[in-house]
Amino acid sequence: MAKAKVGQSSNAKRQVRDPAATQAAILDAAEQEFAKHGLIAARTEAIAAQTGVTKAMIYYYFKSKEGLYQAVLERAFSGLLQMSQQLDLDQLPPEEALEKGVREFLACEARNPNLSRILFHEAIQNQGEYYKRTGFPTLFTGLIAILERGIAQGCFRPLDPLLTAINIVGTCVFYFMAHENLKHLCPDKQMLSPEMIEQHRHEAIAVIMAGVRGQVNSLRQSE
Amino acid sequence: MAKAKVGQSSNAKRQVRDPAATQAAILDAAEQEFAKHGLIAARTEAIAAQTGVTKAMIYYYFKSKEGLYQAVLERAFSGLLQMSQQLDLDQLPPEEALEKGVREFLACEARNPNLSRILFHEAIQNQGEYYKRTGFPTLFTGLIAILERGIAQGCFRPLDPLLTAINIVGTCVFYFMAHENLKHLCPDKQMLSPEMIEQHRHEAIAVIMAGVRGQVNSLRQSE
DNA sequence: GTCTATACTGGGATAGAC
DNA sequence: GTCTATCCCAGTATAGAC
Repeated sequence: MAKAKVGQSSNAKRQVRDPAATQAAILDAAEQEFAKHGLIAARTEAIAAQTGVTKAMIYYYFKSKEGLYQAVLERAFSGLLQMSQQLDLDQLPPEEALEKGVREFLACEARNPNLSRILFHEAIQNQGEYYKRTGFPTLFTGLIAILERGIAQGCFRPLDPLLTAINIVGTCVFYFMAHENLKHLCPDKQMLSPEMIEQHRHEAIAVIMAGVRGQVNSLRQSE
Repeated sequence: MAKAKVGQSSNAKRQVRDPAATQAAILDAAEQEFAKHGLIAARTEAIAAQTGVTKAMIYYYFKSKEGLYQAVLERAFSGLLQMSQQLDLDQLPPEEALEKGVREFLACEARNPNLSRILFHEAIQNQGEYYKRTGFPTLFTGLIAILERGIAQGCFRPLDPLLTAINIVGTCVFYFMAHENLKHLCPDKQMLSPEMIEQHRHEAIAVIMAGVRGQVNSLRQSE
């Protein structure tokens, strides 16, 4: 009758009394759980079970479920933001900047699809309450700046920078957000295999670049 | 101490003993709730409270939460599918077909953003278990067929039909799925106002059509 | 057909032992 | 720092009155 004591089922055996490792393990499991269910519906019990510690540890380190959530957000997005700053896209011509930015963003998505899932739940459940603090909006402003430069220089057509930025990001993330649905369209393919992800990258960049290019550039392109 | 007895708070007063109205009211509220939280995290209590009936009614009419979920899916997507069949896009030249299809799809999204949210939860929570049965996949196959025709005729560039179809849908729905986050980018604008939705439609169609057009067509376009 | 009452479970959070 | 035990509310589902 009693539940079998499984404990740390999937993770490597944790050292006892290793605070840093415990915290990291909790954060890892929490990121998964929040990505799947969002802040509200995520269960601390599931996080604890996956981590191999008890629920009490979560409250010891992070005080509350919300505290844990914020810690997950910070850790998850700090890397992304650092990357975007290091790219120095302002120094490149608009077309190169856009392509490089999109390429890099897609690589992040592929590495960790949890980010966009968390953000989606954020939008639907919490009206973007925590979204403001992710620093994610700065990625958008960067993208918009590139588009505006490109329009001014004539290499992009006269598009709406904000709405186009949104559409570009949508193109990048939808594949990853919906792949569990989309796999039913092509049961033979592994949607998250490196090959398919590479194909998605290729097609996404192609459709985005063709979608924003101005006529002058389009003609030059077809010579 | 006792909870105030709110009952049918927001909806118009329901007639007592009106089965059809009760069922419809439950379905309406359930659609909202499932869109916000997905099958697992949706609360029958919230649905009942919003409807103005008791939880018991839900089980009386739909047997279980899952039964209710399936009923919601069926009702929500039957309209969409009917529409797509009536459009008769096979009869139009590819470019017209694509533009008309996208336009119509965006109109559906604007009318009821719940659909794409439900599908997202479907993907993340349930691995698309119910997605198969929505008939939504047929929309994709229709879109793919249009793209293939366009490639064959040379009015679209030689793109990957499946991945491009995914990217097109992503462009259409991302705006609606993420608008609660995106509003923080432009706090002055009402993202779901008719004007903004119209602008999104315009920009989405522009970037999609430019993104798929072949070179021949692109040149003709710029004469 | 609709309600009230309730059985039962799951899950957030805390106290206190070790 | 980590665990066990527990409190208590929330939520699914059902029984039975009207």
